Amino acid sequence: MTSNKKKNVERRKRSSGRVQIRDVARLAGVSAITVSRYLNEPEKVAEKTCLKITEAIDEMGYIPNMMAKGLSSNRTNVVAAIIPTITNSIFADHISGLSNELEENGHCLLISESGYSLEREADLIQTVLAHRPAGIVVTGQVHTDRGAQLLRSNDIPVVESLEIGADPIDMGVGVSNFDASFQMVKGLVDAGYRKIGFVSAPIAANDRATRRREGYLAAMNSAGLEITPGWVREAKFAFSEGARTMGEFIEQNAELEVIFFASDILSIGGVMECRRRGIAVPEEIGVCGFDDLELTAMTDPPLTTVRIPRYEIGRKAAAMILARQAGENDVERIADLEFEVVWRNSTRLPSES
Amino acid sequence: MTSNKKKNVERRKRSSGRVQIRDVARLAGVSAITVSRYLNEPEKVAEKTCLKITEAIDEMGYIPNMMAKGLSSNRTNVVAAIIPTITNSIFADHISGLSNELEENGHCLLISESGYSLEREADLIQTVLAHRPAGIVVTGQVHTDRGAQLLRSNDIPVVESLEIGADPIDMGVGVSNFDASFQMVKGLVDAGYRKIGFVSAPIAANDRATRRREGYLAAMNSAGLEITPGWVREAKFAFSEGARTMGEFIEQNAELEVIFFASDILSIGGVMECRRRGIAVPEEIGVCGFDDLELTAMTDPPLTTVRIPRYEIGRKAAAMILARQAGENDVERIADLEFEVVWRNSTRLPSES
DNA sequence: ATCAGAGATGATACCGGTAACATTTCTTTC
DNA sequence: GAAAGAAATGTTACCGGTATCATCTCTGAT
Repeated sequence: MTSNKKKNVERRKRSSGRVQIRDVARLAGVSAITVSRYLNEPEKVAEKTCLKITEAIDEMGYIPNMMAKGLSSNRTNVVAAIIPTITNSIFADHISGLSNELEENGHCLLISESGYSLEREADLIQTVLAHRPAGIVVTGQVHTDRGAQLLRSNDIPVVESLEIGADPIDMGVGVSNFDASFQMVKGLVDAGYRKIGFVSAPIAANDRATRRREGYLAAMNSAGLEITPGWVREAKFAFSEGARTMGEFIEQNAELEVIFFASDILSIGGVMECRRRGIAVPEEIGVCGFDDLELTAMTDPPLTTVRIPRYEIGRKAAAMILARQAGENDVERIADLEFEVVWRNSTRLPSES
Repeated sequence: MTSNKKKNVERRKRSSGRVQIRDVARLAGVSAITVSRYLNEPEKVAEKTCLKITEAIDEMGYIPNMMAKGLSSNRTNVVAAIIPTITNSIFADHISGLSNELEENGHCLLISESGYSLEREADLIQTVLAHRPAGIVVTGQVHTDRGAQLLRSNDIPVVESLEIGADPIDMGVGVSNFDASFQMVKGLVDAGYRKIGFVSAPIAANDRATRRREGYLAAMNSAGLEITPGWVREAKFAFSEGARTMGEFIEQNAELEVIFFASDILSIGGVMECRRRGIAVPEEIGVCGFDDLELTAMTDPPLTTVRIPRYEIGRKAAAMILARQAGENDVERIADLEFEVVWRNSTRLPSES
């Protein structure tokens, strides 16, 4: 009576219960490996067989399991990116470029935010390595020893993006923030400015900001201009902080002729503060920025700034990783992209000599 | 002479060459499964053994292989999010919330951009399912049939975020964009406005924008106000488009008393255009927005807008998925978060009756 | 000393694919 | 029509972990 029920009690399966390649193969009347070939190298499968497999896949709604695929083939279609914060539109654009290039090539993007902490960055690198990504994109060229070690020792393509320097861990894409900043300041000097203030995001753990400050200092120096203490400041990444700093300059009567905010988040806050206080830009004080956010063209007056190809940097970073994964050996290791100083009406223009 | 070289020719290994759990186990003098236990349920491993394993892991620099882990355990620590674009700060904030909550719980975030295309969204859902994520976060409640089908049929936690509606596929977090928009318009009416224009992002494939327009229409209707053709418009997501639309309203002399831009990307462009044309806000025309971007507090005048807890929506979405994965059965399925209409000086204030 | 039961550890098979090599079938050539 | 090579397909083992169940060790009660 009770005993025949036992027959139904089978060992619980470990299987996920999903449609597998074997199920598709059975339905199509071929072996699993042939389905695998159809998916990865369809040109090696006879046309007739392809048709049967296509049908079987459609009918069963088969979705391959990337974990099994990755494990057995030892390659994945995941690229990891570690950025300070997605909230800053610089990085958002950068990620967008990455994401689009990857998607077009059937890859996925794994994102983590380090919050401008290099310690956290190193932790994230380790976490991300567990997924054996096809490549890792990190921001800038400054890392903790441990982070750099992890990036170096795992034989995975690595791109350091946004800031180009001499000696990348593996590959690099970006611009020279030093040069860009230098050119901006040089232009200001050409325009007749002598007392030039500088505000950037916090330098700590941010080599882009560091290089921009160095570019400013070098340009001032090469123009033979002295820098008075108090001309160089830092402000957190927020419109309100740019505004606050502008307010400080004004209240402390620093006698500056122009303020170079090394980030448009700050410069936009800066011009807005001037407007609020009724200070004419550029007549009473000039303002310029860095990044060429869309908004800089819309402020009153529109802002002089430096255009960085953020989106293209992302695309290029992805392209480099894809090329490496595809086994191309002569992949360029450094892509130094063009920047452009965009002169608008928040400053006087440099003389076109 | 040549023959003894042959001895070195061994069968090529399929192994990745990386440190494996077995290597760690050997060094620690235990079995692989014990190391696995140490990593996943350390309380079940004797303290003495833990020490040996910790050492071995450190010494060898072992990094687990999530693909093998995922394959054998049938669970992953990856959550996928599909958003229209990371470039819009609404979604960036949302992603940031997701990312932070996930990271704090040892999970990773896989991101894709659909570019506001539901077809693409469905493709991305399919792609992402191949990774067998612990959960999927999608934007809004509108999907193609295929997309919805994929989300429904794979027994994976799904959160539809940002817009809360009646009947989510699985779970939902967000606000009622209808209500938020309704309240905004109701406030404008209270403030004495009668001729209220409305500009939103394109309605197609965007249920948030759709609900906001419906909220506007309903509020106008319930206040007994007529809407003249030409008062309701669409503009692409860009500051410049908000500015352009504002310009059109002005040039076409639409006699509107206030314009409600259902996105701050647009409203900011709108006020800036007014300033450029020397039109006083709010004296000559009122402007208000939606989203409460940081910048809205900084424009001149600062903008009236609706604050949406974007970051918290992201955190909550992640938390719901984590709770489900942890096997909590009484997870709430709908989280309807609070919004707030923020009155600033770009409009008259509603009478506090 | 014996035994029960908890606690700690281990052996083995399996997750769902693919690499490597083997085999079969189809062409081509003479 | 047979041989040779190319094209198509199949067999088997393996990727690096964990589920399952088995075994061993230790403690405390009898």
